[in-house]
Amino acid sequence: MLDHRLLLEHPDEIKHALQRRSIAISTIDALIESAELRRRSLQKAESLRAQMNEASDRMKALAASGDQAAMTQARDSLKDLKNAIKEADFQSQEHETALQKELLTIPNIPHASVPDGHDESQNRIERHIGTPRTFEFEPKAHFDIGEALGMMSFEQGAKMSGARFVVLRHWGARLERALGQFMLDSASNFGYTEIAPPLLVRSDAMQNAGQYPKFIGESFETLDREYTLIPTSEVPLANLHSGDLLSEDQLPLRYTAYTPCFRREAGAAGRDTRGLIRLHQFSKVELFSYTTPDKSMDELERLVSNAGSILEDLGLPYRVVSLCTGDLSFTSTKTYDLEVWLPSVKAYREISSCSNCTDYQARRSSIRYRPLADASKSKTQFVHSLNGSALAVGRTMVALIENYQQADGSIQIPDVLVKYLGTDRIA
RNA sequence: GGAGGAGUGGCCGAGCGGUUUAAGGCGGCGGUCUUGAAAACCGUUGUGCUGCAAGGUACCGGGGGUUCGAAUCCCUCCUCCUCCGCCA
Repeated sequence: MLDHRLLLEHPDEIKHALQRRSIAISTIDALIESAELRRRSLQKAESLRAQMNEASDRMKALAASGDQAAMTQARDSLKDLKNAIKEADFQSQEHETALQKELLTIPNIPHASVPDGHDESQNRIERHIGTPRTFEFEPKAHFDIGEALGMMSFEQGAKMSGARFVVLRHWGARLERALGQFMLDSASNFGYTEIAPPLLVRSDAMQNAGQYPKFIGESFETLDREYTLIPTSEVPLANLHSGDLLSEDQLPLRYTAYTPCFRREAGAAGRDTRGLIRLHQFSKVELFSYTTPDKSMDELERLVSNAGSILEDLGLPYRVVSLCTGDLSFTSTKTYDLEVWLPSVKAYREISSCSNCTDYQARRSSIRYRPLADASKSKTQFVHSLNGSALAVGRTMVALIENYQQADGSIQIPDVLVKYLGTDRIA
C-alpha cells in the first residue's frame, strides 16, 4: 500500500513511477482526487467535532450548577450540531473507504534500478553461476526419468485430484523430504528462525501480504470463505508481526518456513502441463526478512546470495535475472529471479524469486519500529519486508533429476544431500 | 457444540457515564550521586490523522448503537481463559 500523503506531496513523482508499471494517468489522477476529498471531508468533520467538545464542556458546567431548565434548552440546541457531525462523519468515512479501496489496487513503486519492459523477455540477466553439463546422450525430461524409477505418478495424482497433482513415491517422496530438510538447515545456518505456520489464513492476512484483493480467485478457499489455503508461506510470515511496534534493535528479523503452497494457476491453462513444474500443490522453503529502510536493498542481495548458495551446494547451474517493470510482482519494488538450468528443455527456469517489498506490506499490516538514533524525536517508521524462495522444492527436484541423470537412467545424488537421503544414487 | 469469565498505553495493571489532559508500577530516555557502574533519588516518556505552525481530532480487542457527553451502558464479531461434552 502506498502512502496516500505522497500522492498529495509528490504527485508527479508518483505518476512517473506508476506509469512505468503501466498504471493509467487517469487512475492516478482519480487517486489524487480521492486523497483530496478525504482530507477535506476529514477536516470538516473534525472542526464540527471541536465545536461539540466545547459545547460539551459548557454542558458539564451546567450540569454541576443543577439548572434543569438551562440544561434542557442547551440539550435541544445541540441537536443540529449533532446531526451535522453525523453527516460529516458519514461523508468522511465514505471518502476514507473509497481511498483505501483504490489504494489496495495500486502496486508498489518500482526501484530506479529496475529495467523498463513489458514482459519477461525484457528482464535483465545479471550473472551466470555454474556451467551446464555436457551430455554424451540426449537428456530426458524429469517426468520420464521419475516415472521410470517409480518416484512419481501423475496418473495416481489424477485419480484422486485431477490434473496438476502428483503422487510422490519411494525415492521421490524421500527426495522431497530430504531436500526440504537440507534447505531448512541451510536457512537456519544463514540465521533465519524456523517457523511452522498455519496453512489456512483469514482473508485479512491475505490482504496484508498484498495477495488480496488483486489476486482473489487465484487461491483455494474453504466453502464458507472463512479461510484461504496459503499460496506461499510468505503470507503467514508477512503477518507474524502485524500491528506490532518493534524496537530498532530487534531488527533485522529473519524467518524461514517449509510449507506446502496451493495455487489455482488460473491464467496458466495449457502451460507446463506435464511434470512437476506447475502444480496446484507444491512445497517451498521461504525466507523472509524485516529490516529498517536503509538496509533493505542490502538485505535483498543477501537473500539472493542465500538462495543461490543452496543451488551452488547442490551443484546446479543457474542465472540471476532482474525483473523488468512489466514482470515485477505486485508488492515488490525490485525482484531478482533465480533461474536453474534444465537440460531437457535447454533453458533456464525460475526456481526462486526474491523481492524487496519496502514498506508496502508493512503499511497494510501496520508493522512499525521505533528508531534508536535521535530518540528525542522518536518518530515511528514502517519496517521493510523482503521475501525469497530457498527454494521451490518441486522445481529443485526437477533440476536435480535432470542435471544428475545418468546414461543408464539412474540419478546420481550430490554429496550434500547423501546424508539426508541415505543413498548416493537412485536407480 | 454448551455454560461462564476476560481483553486498557512498549509491558503489567487501576478505572465501570462528565477534573481520564487514562492512577500506579515496570521498561525507555535525561539528570543528581559515583573514578566508572549498580542501587537510590528527581524529572521525562503512547499512537495515528490533520495543519506551514499554533493547534485540532481520534484511539482503552474490531464494528455498530444509546446519550448533550462512553474506557465505563447496550448489540454484534474476534481472541484468550475456566468448566462440561465430543475428538486425532
